[in-house]
Amino acid sequence: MLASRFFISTLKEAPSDAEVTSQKLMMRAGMIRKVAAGIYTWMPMGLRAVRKVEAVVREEMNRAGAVEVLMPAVQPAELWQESGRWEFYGPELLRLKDRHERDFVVGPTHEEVITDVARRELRSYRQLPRHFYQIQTKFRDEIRPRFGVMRGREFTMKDGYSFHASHEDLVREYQNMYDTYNRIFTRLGLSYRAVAADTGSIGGTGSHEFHVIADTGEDDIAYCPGSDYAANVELAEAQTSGPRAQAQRALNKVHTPGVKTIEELATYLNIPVDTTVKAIVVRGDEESAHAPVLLLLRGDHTLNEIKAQKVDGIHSPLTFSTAEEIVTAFGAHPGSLGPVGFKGRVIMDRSVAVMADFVIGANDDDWHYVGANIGRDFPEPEVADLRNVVAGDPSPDGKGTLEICRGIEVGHIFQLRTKYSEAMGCKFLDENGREQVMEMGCYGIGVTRILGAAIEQNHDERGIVWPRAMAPFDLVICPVGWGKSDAVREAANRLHEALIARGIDVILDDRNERPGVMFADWELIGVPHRVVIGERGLKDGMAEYQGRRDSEATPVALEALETFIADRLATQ
RNA sequence: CGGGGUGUAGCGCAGUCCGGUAGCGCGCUUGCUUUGGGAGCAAGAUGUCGGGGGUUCGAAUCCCUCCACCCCGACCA
Repeated sequence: MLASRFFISTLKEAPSDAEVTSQKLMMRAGMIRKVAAGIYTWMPMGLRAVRKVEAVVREEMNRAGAVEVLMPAVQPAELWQESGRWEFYGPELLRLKDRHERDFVVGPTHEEVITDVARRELRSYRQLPRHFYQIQTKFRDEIRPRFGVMRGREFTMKDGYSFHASHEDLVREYQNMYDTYNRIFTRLGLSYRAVAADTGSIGGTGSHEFHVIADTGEDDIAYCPGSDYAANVELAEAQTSGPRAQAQRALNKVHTPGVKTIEELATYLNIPVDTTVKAIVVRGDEESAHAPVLLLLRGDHTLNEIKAQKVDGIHSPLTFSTAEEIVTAFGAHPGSLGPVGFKGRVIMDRSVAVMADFVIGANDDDWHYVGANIGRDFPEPEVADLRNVVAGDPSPDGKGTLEICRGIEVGHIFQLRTKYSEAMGCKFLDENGREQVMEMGCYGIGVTRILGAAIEQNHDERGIVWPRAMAPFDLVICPVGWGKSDAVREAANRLHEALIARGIDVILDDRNERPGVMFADWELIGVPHRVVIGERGLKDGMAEYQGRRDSEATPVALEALETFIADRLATQ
């Protein structure tokens, strides 16, 4: 490839609306251009990187026995009404009408379409198992798109769906995909972690997420350095056990004027935050007519909304009671609430269950109780795991303590079981001629998100440092003095053609730019290998090689250059 | 959805308070020089000042309104 025929459009300064490093660098490197919030054009340089990721994904999916299909981006509403998600999916689902006023959606995911395909095509156990996948554009109307291609509204996803005659076979394929995903992310050169995950809105049981480890990630991951335990904080079980501490103090009501938050309370009373209990009021479900439910957490802990909404009788999605509902039920405002005297349902976190002599709101504005004790001062509440784990908590596998890090979710695998096949009548005849509902799995990879995540993980002050597997080019040849030196031009052309013949993805920078401009551009773009050919070295029959992470160039004899490069590319 | 902010040349920004007919850096064009880390000199081109309405002799600037984008919040007892 000649740079003069390709398209290079770098910027010295990033547009002011770019927030995170990967977005700034992709903009500056001319890989993406923003069209609207969360919607981008992939420029030639960026598209090459996308295609490289797709190639790895496609190769590994094919190797794992999945077959590629391509489903429509625009889907009829009927399918979504059939699965029930027309109502449930919410405003993230982009809905539109055609000229006949018929409803359609722009697909955020494709369970409905593939299940429709499967129920028409797969009728016998002899046709199972089957795994279809596609690499396709999705649209999710995010509340707040941000971080460039990491949380765009339109994005490219690999989504695969498998169909099985039995749950055992689904579990086998799930493991197959677990292994395949590990191969894919390893080949892409990412530092990642597979974590146990919540099944979220897609539903089903059994799920792992694959996270690229990066501080700019939007998810918290709890992991145990002493074992292979890792889970999304949404899911990680918080363990607190042991006997309850002995009650020593009497219940005492103290005046706490103007104190609203736990921090203010701890400061005002000059006590540690973890000797207080915070009270959170959420709505009950329809059956209880949304009666307020009081949740109790230790003062330094935070509520895990996903855990809370899984508790029977609590409204899902989790909804906090309004100020009016709270005043009616407790006779006090938020900031002074507690279980003493409250007649409704109370659920305490496991860590509260072992506390004694704590501080809690008195259901009287500007008053708290100190020396409060469970059972003595209010009835023994239900116990549940309600909080987010924190660093230092015991690992659920009993092999040490947990650490927390941030991750970017780039892959997610689910055992859907029969959620969609049941709703949409996706059935087959088993060997006894009996009709059975298919077991389903689904497996997603955020192709375009991977690029952002890879840059978050691999960059320096000069720009992107692509892992080789997704670099837009393997190697760039920078000729110094292209316009004035026949010898340079000749040597550069010769090398260019030789490397093409070896199947190396090489670009020759024939723009006749000054060396500084070329170096700055290619370091920004992040091409992993560079060869410089100039008259200075040519006199002695030498060229220079420099890897993107190298601090200095290595002189290489011209005649040895080809094999030197081939070696480098083979090892890095 | 609530709160805050920003919108001026391709990109980054000044000018807005205090109204007088638009500027800087980078980029772009042309010429000459230069050529191993984002060149120098000279000459140039490029603006519905986000849109609409209003006030005024006169609006980027003041008022109203709409739009776009960004940030914060949506953990809260």
